[in-house]
Amino acid sequence: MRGENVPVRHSRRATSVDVARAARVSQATVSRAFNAPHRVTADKRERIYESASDLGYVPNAIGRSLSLQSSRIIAVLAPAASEYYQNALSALARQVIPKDYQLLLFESFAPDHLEVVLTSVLRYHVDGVIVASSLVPVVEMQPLVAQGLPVLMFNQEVGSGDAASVSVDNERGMRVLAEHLIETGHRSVCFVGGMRSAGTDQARYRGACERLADAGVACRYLLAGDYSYEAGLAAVEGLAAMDEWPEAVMAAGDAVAFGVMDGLRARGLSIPDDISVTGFDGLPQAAWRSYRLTTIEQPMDDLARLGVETLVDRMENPEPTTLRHQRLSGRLALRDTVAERR
Amino acid sequence: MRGENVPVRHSRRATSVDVARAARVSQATVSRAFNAPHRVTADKRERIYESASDLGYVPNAIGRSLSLQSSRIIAVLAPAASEYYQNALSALARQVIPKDYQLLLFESFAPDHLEVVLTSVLRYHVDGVIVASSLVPVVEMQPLVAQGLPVLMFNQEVGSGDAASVSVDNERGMRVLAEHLIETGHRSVCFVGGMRSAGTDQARYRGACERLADAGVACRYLLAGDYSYEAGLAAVEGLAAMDEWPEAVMAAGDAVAFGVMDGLRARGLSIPDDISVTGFDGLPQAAWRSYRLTTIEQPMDDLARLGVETLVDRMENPEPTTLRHQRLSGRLALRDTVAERR
DNA sequence: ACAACTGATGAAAACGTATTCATACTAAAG
DNA sequence: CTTTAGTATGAATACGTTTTCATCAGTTGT
Repeated sequence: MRGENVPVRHSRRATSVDVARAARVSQATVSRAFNAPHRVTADKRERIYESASDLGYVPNAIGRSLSLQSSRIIAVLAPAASEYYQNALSALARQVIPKDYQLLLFESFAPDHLEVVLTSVLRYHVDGVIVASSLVPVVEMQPLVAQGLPVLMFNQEVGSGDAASVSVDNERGMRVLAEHLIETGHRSVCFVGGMRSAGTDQARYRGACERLADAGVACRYLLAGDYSYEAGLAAVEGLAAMDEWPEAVMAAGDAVAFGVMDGLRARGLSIPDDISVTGFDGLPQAAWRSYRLTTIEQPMDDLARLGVETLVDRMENPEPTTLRHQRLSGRLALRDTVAERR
Repeated sequence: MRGENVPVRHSRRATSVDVARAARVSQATVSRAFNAPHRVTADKRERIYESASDLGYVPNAIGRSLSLQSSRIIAVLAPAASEYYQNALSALARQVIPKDYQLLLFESFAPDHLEVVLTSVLRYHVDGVIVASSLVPVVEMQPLVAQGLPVLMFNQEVGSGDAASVSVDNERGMRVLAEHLIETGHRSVCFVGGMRSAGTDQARYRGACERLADAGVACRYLLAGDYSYEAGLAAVEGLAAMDEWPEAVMAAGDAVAFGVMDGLRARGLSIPDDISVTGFDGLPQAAWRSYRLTTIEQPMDDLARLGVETLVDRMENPEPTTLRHQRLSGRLALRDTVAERR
């Protein structure tokens, strides 16, 4: 047990065999005492618990996983540097605790790194996978799905396919926002997208575009490059290069919106008097006094709860009962970045 | 293998035994082909790799962990809702990848929940633990340390004890900030703390207080309650209740500083003309145009790198070579929230 | 030609748990 | 008192891997 793979030798921890010896019962009985207490007589059970606590025995999840063919671990693929996904991760972590699962974190990755990550996921024999990244299309998960691994796409609207999904209704949310801009009398709008390839980006643009077109309002598309503050800030250059300022800019995400706002203000424009701005996501900062951004709030806790429920359902039941694809409505948070234009 | 603990039956995955059979070698040879290729003749090796890829074989990390007595998993205890710790988590995740470890996430917890978490950590037989939370004192980790588990306190200055630590030099950082306020002619300062119990809070207050006292500058202490934007915003009430506004407020953290700034501005005060504000941590938002906060930037990547190196060193070497307690200097980021007062 | 060494290989054991199967026992029913 | 049903228990096995140990073949040195 020593050689190529230099192993770590902690001071040996007590095992069920040690407890069994101390309590003068068989190892099987110790196992039962912890997993099915009613199947062990009270006196023995007491003896076992006492020995266990004397020895500081904690059941070994690795042995358990091997035997049970289930690790009670869920893999999360997330770009840990993104505001939005940090919040998602946090919400997911909270949802998973009461169900007694653990989250194994896989930092998101350049596309060429993805194969390595997937292999790593397979290696750990996780019970399920949550993909929380807009950059990983569902087809990339095929290797996992093919192995019978339940996969949940978080924040991606997947219409069909073998993976489950939860997301906010992006198109609808953006339509609501567009509606609001129309009602407040805006006649020209520029949509500032994050990344063209992201499915969410397309859905959000579509929502905005169609609703605005219905009302005869022009809607241009400007690409920021990613979903960051810096991208939003830089996008203002593109905005300035247009013939004239639009009456409103709809950012594809809150982070972008913050950048846009700061860029606009740096040029002396006042929000919302000179130009209106909307966001999407409902990041905590959207409520901060310096921004007070009108946006669509994603029901993060509901999404996380529903997502985890759906995934766990799929992991535990051969014939799952939850819907495969779920889409929740976001909430319009009316704040101070949209003005009345008539 | 079926009964009390309803197990999950994925379609069975290929094991080294399957590969062995297909390649007409023993299982031991398959293992060697993957872990010590030079110990297997080329022809057999080729046959094994081919069979493995045909069968979609991926070594099972759980079996491996059991045999090796090492899981290559590091537990991270972090309050996933905090800005700062989200960034820390992200940095840690990136550092851990090249070393081929995985992060198992434990959401931080009410103190009474802590025991459950620790048991859970023990259960998974992780190779090491990173405590990234200012609310968990090092003594609470004793149960883990006693089991011989390497523990790293991230962002806590632990002077001695059995756990290792990495952190920024809080006292020094705050002294630098105080120095800057003194040089720019500030004559009265209010320190807005996050939580009294946090060690970082005390160190930061001490740093500010002592340096200011040396220069004969008054320094009051106001408690915000936690390290959030909202707490900072609310703290402005307390500030307003004082006889007169201080010339500068030193917030214990950036998030608090943002709240303070917005609260001050809401009362019509101009920053830095009417009042200077400093932060601590160097969150991304500190660079945003709406704040441009003068603060101490924590060298997050260096901290994460050093932390992971230290921990891994302790996990892999019986006689570790790295220092147990490391303290890095933060960088003074001079931006626009401190004015010249003469 | 023979001993001594080297290298590749397979059988078997170990890691820690949960479960199956058989056995011994207790209690209820006749 | 005997039969039956049910319960508590231990021995043995399975989960998938790495490693030790023994064996066998091939090579070198004398």
